[in-house]
Amino acid sequence: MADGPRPWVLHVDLDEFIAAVEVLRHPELAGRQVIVGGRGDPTERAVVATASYAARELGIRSGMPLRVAVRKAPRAVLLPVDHPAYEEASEQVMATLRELAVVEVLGWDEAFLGVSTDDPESFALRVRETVLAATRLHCSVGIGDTKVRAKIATGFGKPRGMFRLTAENWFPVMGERPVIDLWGVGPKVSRRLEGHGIRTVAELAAAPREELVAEFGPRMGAWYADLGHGLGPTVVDDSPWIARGRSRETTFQQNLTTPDQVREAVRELAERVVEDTAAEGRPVFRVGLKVRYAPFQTFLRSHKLPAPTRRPEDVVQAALDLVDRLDPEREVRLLGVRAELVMPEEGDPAERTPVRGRL
DNA sequence: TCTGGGGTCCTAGGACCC
DNA sequence: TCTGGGGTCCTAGGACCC
Repeated sequence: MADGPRPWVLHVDLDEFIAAVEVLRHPELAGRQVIVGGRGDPTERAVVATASYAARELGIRSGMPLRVAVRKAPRAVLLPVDHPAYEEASEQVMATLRELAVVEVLGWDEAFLGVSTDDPESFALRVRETVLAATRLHCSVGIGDTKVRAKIATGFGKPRGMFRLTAENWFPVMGERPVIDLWGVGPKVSRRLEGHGIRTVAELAAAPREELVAEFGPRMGAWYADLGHGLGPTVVDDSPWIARGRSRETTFQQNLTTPDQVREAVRELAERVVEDTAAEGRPVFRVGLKVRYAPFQTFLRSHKLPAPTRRPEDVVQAALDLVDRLDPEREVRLLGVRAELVMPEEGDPAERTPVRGRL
């Protein structure tokens, strides 16, 4: 048989990306505890964006409140988030990867690569060396026969390594692990699965598909059933990503207490969304308002516009209309305004381009 | 300890129509 | 008078990811 080289999915993930970019411009920080988050002020409401491995040894994790992180790591260097710097580094990385393979960008610091080769480990090594040479950044590579397996494999390769996860070793490696280790299973779904006696990946794989569909609906149920086996999409798609919507949100250092404060804040956010979206020239067809009341309860309200609009004042007005649906008695700690943009929906929705953040 | 800001997609259920 | 079964559109809300 004249089989060609086998197709593989590689998942590339930069090691401690944000912290690593900061160390590149501040070489004296190499090896030190570095925490990046917010405006770099531990007294403000903000969370950790990334911590260096040295800081992670003390238990610092992404998403942890800054003031907690600083308490745990009093000697850590605290830096403000600098989005443009990370975007620039990210583009360099992605451009480097595109010279090697088909690239589907998943986020600032990770991407799928589609390659055909008889020796994926050698290819992965070359990816790591090429990225390091071009950007001075280290990465880890997961090798898989599906996207899910490649993505999960990366975790076993970190840092500065690689791991292969395929149909052959899926159950030996993953079978006894809790379902929450799967990409796309979080705390809520994990708890619901437990209600069906499903705790491990092997148990999920053995569960009747109809039971999962009955619990989670036709799409999610089928998705989880496949997930237990490490099955899922295999095609790496390099078509450019088109945002479905844009949003701007802010957490207030002091909660808002009056309706006027809320209206003013919503107006400001709506104007920012419009401003940042105007250049794209796409009409807005739906406007949403996200509110987090104190202490910590989030609500979303949204409505469809009578007609898609490109007029900034329509978007601002639509956002202000939503304010009337909020509870005036409660203190507001976060507000967000989202503009959803008309998408070119072509053909069968099931055939649509996968988007980043989801398989 | 007290939880950012940017996204995506899915499901349930009400309203309305035939 | 009380009522089916199916479809579409819309909103609310949930969940997850980086």
